[in-house]
Amino acid sequence: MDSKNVANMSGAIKKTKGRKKIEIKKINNESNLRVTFSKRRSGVFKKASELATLCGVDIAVIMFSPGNRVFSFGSPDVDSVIQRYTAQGPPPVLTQDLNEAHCTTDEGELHAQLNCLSHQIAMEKKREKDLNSLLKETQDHFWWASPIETMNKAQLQNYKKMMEDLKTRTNEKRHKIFFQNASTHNPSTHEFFAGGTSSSSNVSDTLTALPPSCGSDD
Amino acid sequence: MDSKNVANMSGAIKKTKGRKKIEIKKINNESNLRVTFSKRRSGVFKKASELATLCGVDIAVIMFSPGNRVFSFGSPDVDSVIQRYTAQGPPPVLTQDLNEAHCTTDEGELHAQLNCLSHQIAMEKKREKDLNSLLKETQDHFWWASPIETMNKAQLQNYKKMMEDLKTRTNEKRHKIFFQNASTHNPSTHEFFAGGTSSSSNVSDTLTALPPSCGSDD
DNA sequence: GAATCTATCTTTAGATA
DNA sequence: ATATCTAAAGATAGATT
Repeated sequence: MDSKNVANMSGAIKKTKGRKKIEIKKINNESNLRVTFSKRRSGVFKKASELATLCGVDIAVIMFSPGNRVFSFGSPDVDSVIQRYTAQGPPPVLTQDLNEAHCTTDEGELHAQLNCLSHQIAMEKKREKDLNSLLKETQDHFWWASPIETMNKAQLQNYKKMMEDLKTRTNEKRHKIFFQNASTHNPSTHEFFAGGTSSSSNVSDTLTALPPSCGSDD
Repeated sequence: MDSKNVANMSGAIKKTKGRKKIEIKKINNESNLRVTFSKRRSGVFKKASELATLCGVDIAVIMFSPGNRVFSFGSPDVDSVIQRYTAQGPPPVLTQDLNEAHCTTDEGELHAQLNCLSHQIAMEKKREKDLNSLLKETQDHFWWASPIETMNKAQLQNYKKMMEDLKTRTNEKRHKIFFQNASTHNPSTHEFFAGGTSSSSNVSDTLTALPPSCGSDD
């Protein structure tokens, strides 16, 4: 009654089912892309959810669809994970051994290192952004009261300078690490440096793709 | 010379390989948990990376290990995705048809709806937090100048009230939607409402786990 | 164009080195 | 613990409805 052992009543035997070996390249066919995005999006969210439950960890996944809609998953919720991420670590600027990081030629390890840098940069950027908006608000409401303005501007410029310096050193390090890594893993596996669209912070606008994994489990 | 058709030289035939059907529950065995976290973490990052490449979308994954270390993946980078997420949409508070969302009894659809709400709430919380700290700074530096203080406090209280109201309505709606959904999907599959640790915003501290997917593709 | 099916590919739990 | 192996479970590309 119900379909199951189908053999296409119409005569022709069609056995063209099953998936084709996929290659991880940008899908060009628009409708295929839509379908794939939808399917894989659920896949990622499910995996994230399972990880959260199995290991009792907090996790957030945020993505923007081709149509530029936002999709996200968070356990316990996206916002709290972002806040934890953003608040991570003490304010004082990074003083890490950028020149002595031990390159174990292991992907995970490298990603950890790279991401630690990325994370610290993110913190700096956010902090500067916060300072900026605070300053603007302050100026807005208290323009008539204002010797402080100058001082804050000086602070901001200081920050900016530190960021530029940091960016330079980070890029050098990234280059070095990635180069060393290049010979030890299959390039066709998955591209972590797919970067593009940099955000336009007025501080580090040439700092683009910085990729995965931070820290190492204890 | 190389192993392949092994049959355990020592006599006993051991064929205990392959995986067991997993159930998505918190792993108690510490070392198993570690291994699983590590394996699945890579899995999630890989899936995210593939999705980013295949569909050309921006995506960020942030998680905290059992040992409380942060791991993340971002394309093009975590920070820019977070910024986009945080900046999403116009400030004016949500005026959606919370009472008319069409419940297709489909998981994905429900998650999308739920997460839209979650997202909007997150934005509100962030905005209020920003206002709070700005106010604090302002008061700090301009305590001597201050008729504005009162006004801002009033605004904040207004926000707070709106948030409380929103929270109530959202919880009701969530309950309703989830209840309708409960009869149509296997409960043992994966728990999206694994919530706990709410972030301690002074506004909505009983709003805990709000889960996956926001918006719908265009 | 979304839901379902299924053959095939991919991930991974458990074992083992 | 770290790495590899294996078989079974799970994800999914393409077809079909």
